[in-house]
Parts: sequence; C-alpha cells; structure tokens
Amino acid sequence: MRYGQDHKTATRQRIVETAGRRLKLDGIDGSGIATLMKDAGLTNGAFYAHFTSKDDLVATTIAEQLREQRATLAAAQPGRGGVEQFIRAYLSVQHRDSPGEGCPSAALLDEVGRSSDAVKRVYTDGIIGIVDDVVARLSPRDAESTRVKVLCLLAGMAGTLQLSRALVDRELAHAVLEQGIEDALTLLRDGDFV
Amino acid sequence: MRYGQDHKTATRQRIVETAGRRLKLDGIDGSGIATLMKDAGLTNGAFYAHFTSKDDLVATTIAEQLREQRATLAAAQPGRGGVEQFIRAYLSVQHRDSPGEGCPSAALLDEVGRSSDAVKRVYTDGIIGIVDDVVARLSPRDAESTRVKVLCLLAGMAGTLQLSRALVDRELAHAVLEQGIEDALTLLRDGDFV
DNA sequence: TGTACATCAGTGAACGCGCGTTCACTGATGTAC
DNA sequence: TGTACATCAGTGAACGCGCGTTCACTGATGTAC
Repeated sequence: MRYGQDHKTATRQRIVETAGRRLKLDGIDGSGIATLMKDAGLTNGAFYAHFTSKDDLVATTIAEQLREQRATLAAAQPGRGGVEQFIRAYLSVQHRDSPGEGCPSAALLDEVGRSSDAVKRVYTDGIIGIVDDVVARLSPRDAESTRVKVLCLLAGMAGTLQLSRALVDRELAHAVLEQGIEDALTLLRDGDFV
Repeated sequence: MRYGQDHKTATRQRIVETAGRRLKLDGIDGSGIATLMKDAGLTNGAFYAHFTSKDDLVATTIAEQLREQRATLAAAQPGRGGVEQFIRAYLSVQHRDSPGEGCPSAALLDEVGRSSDAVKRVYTDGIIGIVDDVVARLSPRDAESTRVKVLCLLAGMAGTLQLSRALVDRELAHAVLEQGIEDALTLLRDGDFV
C-alpha cells in the first residue's frame, strides 16, 4: 500500500493523538503497544515504522499533550483574567471526570518522575513553555521568580485534581476542587506579580 | 515448615513493608508479584496464602503507608509548629530523592485515581486520618471547612514533590521545593485557622 | 496512454519474557499418645 | 520422655496471557519507459 507523502505523517499524528488519550486513561505502564496501535486503527507491527521504542512514543506524546495544554491556555481571554479562567476550568468537575481529554500532568506526573531522562526532558521543556505563557500574561516585575511561583501553582493544581480523582467520597472530592480554586487564586494574588 | 502462630503474621507484615518501598519506587503497574515477594525473601507461590489478589496487597500496603505517614506527623513537635516542621520535611531534597521511603501520595496519587474502588477507599480513609491529625493541631473555629483546606494543602504539596521529581533541571527542581514551602506556609496563614 | 516495476506503509505471526494466579508437593514444627 | 502423626507456611513449576520488539511478507500506489 504505497501512499502519498503526507500519509505517513498523518498516520503518525493519529497515533500520537490516540496515544495521548490512552496514556492518560490507563497510565504509561498500563498501556501496551498493541492497544495503542489498535486505538489508531492499526496493528502492532506498524509501530516501529513510526517510533524507535515505546519510550520514544511516550516522550513524543507527552510533548504533544503539553503543547495542547498550552493551546488551551492560549484560547482563554487575554491577560490575567485568562489565567483565572484557566484555573477554574482546570479544577472543574468536567476536567476531573475526563482524564483522557485533560491535563497530562494531572494524569501522569508521578509516572513521569519514574520515567527515562528523555521523557523527563520533554516534560520539563513542555511545562516551562506553559509557565512562560502564564508569566507573560501576568507581566510581573521579576519574571524569573514568577516562573517558579507559576510552576508551583500548576503543580499544586495537578495534585489537587489527582486527589479529587482518588477520593471515593464524592462530596469531599467536590469540595476539594472548590477549595483548590480558592487556594490557586490566593497564591495568584499573593504572588507579588503585576 | 510449621512455625509458631506469630510467624505468619510477621511474614505478612514483612511483605507489606517491603511492598511499600517497591510500589513507591516502581509504581503499582511497575511492580510484579514475583519481585514483591523476592523483596520479602520469599517466592511467588507464597503470595496467595497472605493476600487474595495483587489488588488486595496494594490496598493493604497503601493503608499501611498512610498510617506510617501519619506517624511521621505525630512525631513532630506539638501544635501548629509541628505542621510547619512537617511541611519543611515533606518538601525537602531528602524526601524528594528517597521516594521509596517517602509519602505514598507523592509517589502514587495518579495511579490511585486509576485503581479499584477498594484501593481508593483505603486511600480516602487514610488521607482523612492524616488530615484530622493536622486539623487537631490547628484547633480551628470551623473544623469541617478546615479539613478541606488541609486536604488541598497536602494535595498541593504532593503535586509539588512530584513536579520536583519530574524536572531534569536540577536548579529549577530545587527552587520549586523552596517555593512550595512558601506557598504551603502562605495557605496555612491565610486559612483562617486558630 | 498503457504497462512493468520499485517503493514502502502496514499486516500478522513469532520471539523470549514477565505478568497474575493456581496447585501438587515439601518438610519443620506442635501435638497426641 | 520418646515416637508417630497432623498441620500448614512456603516452594517451584506450570497455566494462559499480554508485554515490547522483530521480521518476512503483502499489495496499492507513484514512477519509468
């Protein structure tokens, strides 16, 4: 089956997209090559024509997921208001109940910490990209220290979402989201930005 | 090999202890029964004399790990000062670099969110136990709303530790821990406790 | 324009291995006489 | 006290299965003549 030159690129893109969903739903260790390829409508054998290893796909997918997360922020209203909008959407019931469509940090952060340096590398680069976008919206006096503050803010939000997903007490899980928004806004206010 | 009545109990306890370390190091999906048993000096076959399934061990181990985490807090100085002490130890370089000896939430929270209801149940109960100890130290006006605030505080700290483990930029990873302590103390101050 | 051929994305079976789980067996100990 | 036996914690091989990876092959397409 010889195809046009865009075909393979499109297939690769499709694998990365469906893998994003699967990895966030079942975890890195919980997702096998055969399943990942089946999600993209292919068989396992085709995998190594697109990626050198599972780790290669994981790294590629996490980079792409963080790029999408960044695009979500970019779509919000301009300036500081967009950051608040982002926080409320992030800590929403809808986001919590749709891990496959959501933030890779919330779904995979502890697994990333156990992953290869290659995966940690793309994660680091990707999260810094998001942070820089947030910092630009806050236009702070000290951009460097603000980057660290924003990093912590995002990490806290990811942890809060993870907790809300792990609690069986639905009422408590909801209260955690609400309080998480309050806490994030408090830190945003106290962060000495401007 | 017939042994005294305490022998089996002691063996089970040993499995749960070594499993705690292994699960936090390699993740739930990343830890196999044979490895978990070898860690305890046993062979795979003995496993099902102690637990009904891997999920049973995971639930038992997470409950035990949260109990140990609670004991760590109990060992700190009394009152609110102990909470600050706990925060600084939690977000320390030492804790970050020893996941096997550390907090189960930081190591496994996103995997718990993908686990069985049984695992989520013991996680929920365990974390509430820790929260109640923190709340008791703060002796707040409104204990119920303070529980939620403390839950969020702990979730944020877990996320921050996960992030520090995932970043390849060592300097940034360290700055995140420092900022995480600042943020946690800020939330503790603003929490309207007393 | 029509035909022969080279390309190469994708198939599907197979590799060795580790997974969670089961089970017939071992053998050191506590108990009964 | 000494011996025979029942108990049962632990062994180690095996179950079927899915893992990550490899590879000989297929066959639709683009290209060459």
